Amino acid sequence: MKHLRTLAYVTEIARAGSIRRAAERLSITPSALTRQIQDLEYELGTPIFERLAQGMRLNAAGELFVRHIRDQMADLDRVRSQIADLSGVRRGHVALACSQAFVTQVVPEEVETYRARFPLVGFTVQVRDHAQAVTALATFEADLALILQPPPSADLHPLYSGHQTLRVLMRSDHALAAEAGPVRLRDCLGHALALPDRSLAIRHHIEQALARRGVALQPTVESGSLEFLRNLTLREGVISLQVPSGIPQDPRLHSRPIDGRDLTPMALVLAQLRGRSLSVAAAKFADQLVARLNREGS
Amino acid sequence: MKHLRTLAYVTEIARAGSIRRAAERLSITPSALTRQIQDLEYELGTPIFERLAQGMRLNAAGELFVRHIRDQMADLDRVRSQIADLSGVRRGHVALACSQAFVTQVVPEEVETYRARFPLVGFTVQVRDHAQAVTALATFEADLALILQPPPSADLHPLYSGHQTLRVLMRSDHALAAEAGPVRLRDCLGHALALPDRSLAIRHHIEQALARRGVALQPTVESGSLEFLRNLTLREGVISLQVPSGIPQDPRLHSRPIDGRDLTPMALVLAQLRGRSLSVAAAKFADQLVARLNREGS
DNA sequence: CCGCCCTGTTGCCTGTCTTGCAACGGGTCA
DNA sequence: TGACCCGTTGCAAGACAGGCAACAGGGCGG
Repeated sequence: MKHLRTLAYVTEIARAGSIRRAAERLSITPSALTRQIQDLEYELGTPIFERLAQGMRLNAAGELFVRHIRDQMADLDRVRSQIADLSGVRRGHVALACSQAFVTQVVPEEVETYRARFPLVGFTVQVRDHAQAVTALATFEADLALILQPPPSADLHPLYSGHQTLRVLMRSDHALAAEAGPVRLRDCLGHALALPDRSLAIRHHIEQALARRGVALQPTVESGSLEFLRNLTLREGVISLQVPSGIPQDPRLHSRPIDGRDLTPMALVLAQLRGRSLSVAAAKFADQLVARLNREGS
Repeated sequence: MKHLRTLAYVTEIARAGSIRRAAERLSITPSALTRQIQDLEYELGTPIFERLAQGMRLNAAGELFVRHIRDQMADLDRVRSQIADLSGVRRGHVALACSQAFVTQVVPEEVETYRARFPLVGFTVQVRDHAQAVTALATFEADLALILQPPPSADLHPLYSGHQTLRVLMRSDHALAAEAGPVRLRDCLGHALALPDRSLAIRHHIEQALARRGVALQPTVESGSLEFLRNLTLREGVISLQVPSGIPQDPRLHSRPIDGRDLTPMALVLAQLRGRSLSVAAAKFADQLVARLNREGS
C-alpha cells in the first residue's frame, strides 16, 4: 500500500545491504532511495543506518524500526484479510514453512482442499529445516510452520503437537516386506541403507538413538532429498527411513514401523510466531491442518 | 509522521462525522480529503465509510481499519520512544487519565519527581471518571489510568491494585477532630455533610453501604469538585468524605478514617490497555507510580 | 411544492514533492 | 595507482496533493 512505500524501501535496503542493490531490486534509482532514507532519518531524529564503505547496515535504532515496520505490515495484512472476510468472499494469503517430509502428501492435499473452498486464497509453501522455519516465522516470511523436532524456542506458539513413528521404506518385493508389524532397528542395519543426510531432522533422530547404543551408522547412500531417497528405493533394493506423513500411497512401495523400543517417535508441531495474530485465511488453514493431523494421529 | 497523513485523515473524518468538518479541523479543503479517501478505498478494495446525507460514518470494514490505524500510531510512538532511549536522553510523552482524587497530591508530586529526572518527557493529565478512563485507554487518548473502583473490563490490564480507606475530612477545630482513631459512620451523619455528587465513585461507594443498612443520605452540600468540598470544610463547619490520597497536608485540615465495619476500603488501580505495550517513558512512569502506591499502601 | 442548506464529488489549475540522470567524493582491493 | 564499489548531490522532468469553483443529491422548513 502506498503509505508504506518508504517503509518497504527501508526493509529492502536492510535486506540487500546497500542502496544500489536495493534500488535495482525496487526498480528505482539510488538517488531516490537515499533521499527517502535521509527524510525518514530526519523525521526520526536519528540515523537508522550505518554508512560503511561496503554499503548500509542497520544500527540499533534501525533494528527497532524495522521490527516495527514488519509488525505493521503483518497487522495490515491481517486487517485486510478480516475486511475481505466481511464481504463473504475469503481472500488472503497463507505462507507456510514446512519440513520436506510434508511436501509429498500432507501439504499439497490440504492446500488443494482449502483452495477448493476458497479459490481466492493464495499460498506460499517453502521447505525449511526446523531452525530455518523458526527464522521464517520470526521474520514474517511465514505465517505457519509445520516441522519435525522443533527446537525449543520461546518464539514458537504451537497450534498442534503430536508424534510420528519412523517407518522403514522399501520396495514391495524386498525381503523385509515379507513380514508384517514393527521392525527392529538392528534388522535394518544389515541391509543397504539410503538415508536422509544431516541437514534433515530424521537423520539426527536416528543417529542419537544409535549413539546411545554405541552403534555407528554407515549408510550406503545419503541425500538431502527425501524424494530422491524414495525414488532410489523404487529402483534399487535399498531401504530408507521416513516419517509416515511423507510416504506416498504407491503399490510398489511398502513400509513398516520401527519398533518403539529402538526409536522414539519424532515430535511434530504446527506453530505460529508467539504474540502474532494470524490473518483469517491463515487461521482457517491452520484449523483445517490441525483437524487433519488429529485424524491421522488417532 | 509523513506516511501516516492519510491515515490521520481517516480518523479525523471518523471523529468529525463529515468530510467538511474534518477538512476544517485539518485546515485543508474537502476536495483533497475526498480524494484521499477514494484512493484509500480503492487500495483496500472496499469502501470504509457509509455516505449519508448528514455526512460520513465508518462501516464495519472502516471500524477494523481505524482500529488498525490506532494500533499502528501507538506502536510507532512506542518505537520512537525506545529509539530516543537508545541515545541516553529519555524523551517521550505520557498520557494519564485519573480520578479527581489524585490531582491534588499523588499525580502532581509524581510528575514533578519524574520530570526532575527526565525533563524532556511531556505529560497529559486528564480527569476522568472510571468509565471514561477505560474509554480513554481504549481510544489511545491515555496510556495509563489511575482510578477508583474500576469497572470490570477485559480491556483493563492492572499494573497496581490496592485499597484506600475513606476518611472523614474536617476543620481542625471541628468537634469530631477532638477524638482520634476511626469514626463510625453513624457519628458522621449527625453533622452537616458536604459530599461528592453522583458523578464520583466515592459517592456511589457511600450510598451502597448505607443502602444495605436502609439509611438514606441527606448531604447538606454536594459537588462534583473535591477541591470545592475541601475548601468548604475549611470555611464552614461541615465535614466531607474523601480518599486519603486526595487529602492535602494542611494544618487547618484534620481527617480520621471511617471504621472498617461501616465502609469497605475503595479499590484503587493503575491500569493500561490490555495487549498494548507502553512507550519507555510511560512504562517508567508507571513503575515509579506503582512504587509510590506500594509505599503508601504499607 | 419549492427553495435553502447541508452533504460528497468532480474538472481544472498550481505548487510541492518525488524521481531519474549524470556527476562527484570517498572508500576498498588488486 | 587504477578500477570498482559505495552513498550523495544539482538539476530537470514528472507525479501527486491541494485549492477553487461548480455540480448533484438528500433533509427540512416555509
